[in-house]
Amino acid sequence: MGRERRNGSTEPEYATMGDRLRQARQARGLSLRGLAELLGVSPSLISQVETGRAKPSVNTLYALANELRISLDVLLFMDTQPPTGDAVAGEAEAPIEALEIITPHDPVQRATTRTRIRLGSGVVWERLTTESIRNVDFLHVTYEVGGESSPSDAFQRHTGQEWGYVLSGTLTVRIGFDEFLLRPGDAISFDSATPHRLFNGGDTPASAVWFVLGRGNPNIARR
Amino acid sequence: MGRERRNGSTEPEYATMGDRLRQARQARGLSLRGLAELLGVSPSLISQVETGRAKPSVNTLYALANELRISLDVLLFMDTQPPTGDAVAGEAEAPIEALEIITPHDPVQRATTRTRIRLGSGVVWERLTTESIRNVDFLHVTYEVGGESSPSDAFQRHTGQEWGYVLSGTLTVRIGFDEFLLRPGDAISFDSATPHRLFNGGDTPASAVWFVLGRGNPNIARR
DNA sequence: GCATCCGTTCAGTAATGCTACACACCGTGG
DNA sequence: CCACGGTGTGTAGCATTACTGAACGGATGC
Repeated sequence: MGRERRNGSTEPEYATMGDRLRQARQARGLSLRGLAELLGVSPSLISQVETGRAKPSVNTLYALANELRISLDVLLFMDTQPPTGDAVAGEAEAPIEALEIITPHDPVQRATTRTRIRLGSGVVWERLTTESIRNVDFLHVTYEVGGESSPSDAFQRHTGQEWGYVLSGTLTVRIGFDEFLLRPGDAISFDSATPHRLFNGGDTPASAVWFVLGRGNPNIARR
Repeated sequence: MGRERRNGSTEPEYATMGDRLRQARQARGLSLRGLAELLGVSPSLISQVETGRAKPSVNTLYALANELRISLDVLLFMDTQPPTGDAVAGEAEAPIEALEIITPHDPVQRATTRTRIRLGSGVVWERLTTESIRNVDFLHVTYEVGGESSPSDAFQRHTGQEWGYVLSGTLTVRIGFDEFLLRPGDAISFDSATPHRLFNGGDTPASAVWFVLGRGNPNIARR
């Protein structure tokens, strides 16, 4: 007979797993029998799996995940329902919500092979990720002497938040009506919606690591 | 009887899967029988699974992955192409959603006044924000010689994503079954759900700037 | 010696993953 | 009208197998 009860939550929720499988299959435009043929199993099995009436073997589950390009982790471990697409428009000042963030396939960006762009006013951005990622800017920035993020008394203003860490030189950051002089090792974090401006008022180049999350258009509309 | 052959690689490599399971179990200091009791299965089953002689059911595989905190994707898909959905139905693969992020009132954290915690295994975290912020860890980390994020060959696994930039020294980062040696100026970014481990295998202290977004409990449940 | 821990092996069985087949439903068009 | 090709759904039953229990060989250490 069975053993003592297993502890904790040791059984995946086959019902929701089935829902996700069906969703993924339909998203690929596959019919139940079509997918069955691809995997070499019977259509009824897939129906039963998707409706939660049968638990698949590891082999078939693997084949399903492989064919539908769906992660086994999200398939089995995420026990809440999909985000239920609430159509409610967020209010203007809500910081950051509903960001889809993915990390690149190649995790390491070497110092020597960074993609670099020059911003024209003495500022150089170097991407610290191997790919360009939506919603995320992980950057190495260099401000030449006199370099500035925006002309003399114009300010940046956009969606998102940002965090910075000064590596070398000094960097002056103006946020709203406050001005800060950052030296190496100093860090800063602020909401990008408040007008800000960065410039190098020192006599040596300044470099920093910058992380911008959810950067969008200068409008404050958040999606 | 059997059907036509399944196409492609539709069967996980149970042998290497077993190796990884054993590795994960031993990293947790669990004996074969101890783990068996935790899951409510027989020791012999686990032995057979780890040696590749038996294929577990989805239930037991789920329980194993859950107990050992190991990702099913790295477990089954080895390092070929994890099925991390690329264009799957809307929600399936979005790692982080609906994070509420606020920035502290005092934007500047000076290098001299950082809040510091010592992690006990040769690792020091220094917060780069003036306040402790939900969902965001912006950190200066120091790995002393031999310092490591987790014991000998245990791995971290939690929700969220992280980005790192090495300031000085060398830092070895193991993500899944890949190992990277990061030198100053190198950067890395990865999904925290895949088991990872950081240590300083060099002979000088290593320091880095780290950004962790959406860190949560070690379960993969993402809300 | 005996006791306990470790992991391994193996035969036997209770459980179940899977299939085959039939069924209900919906369009299309001969 | 009925036939047809499509969809997904149930069910009976068999062949497969996941799992157990017990016995085994090896290290410990009391």
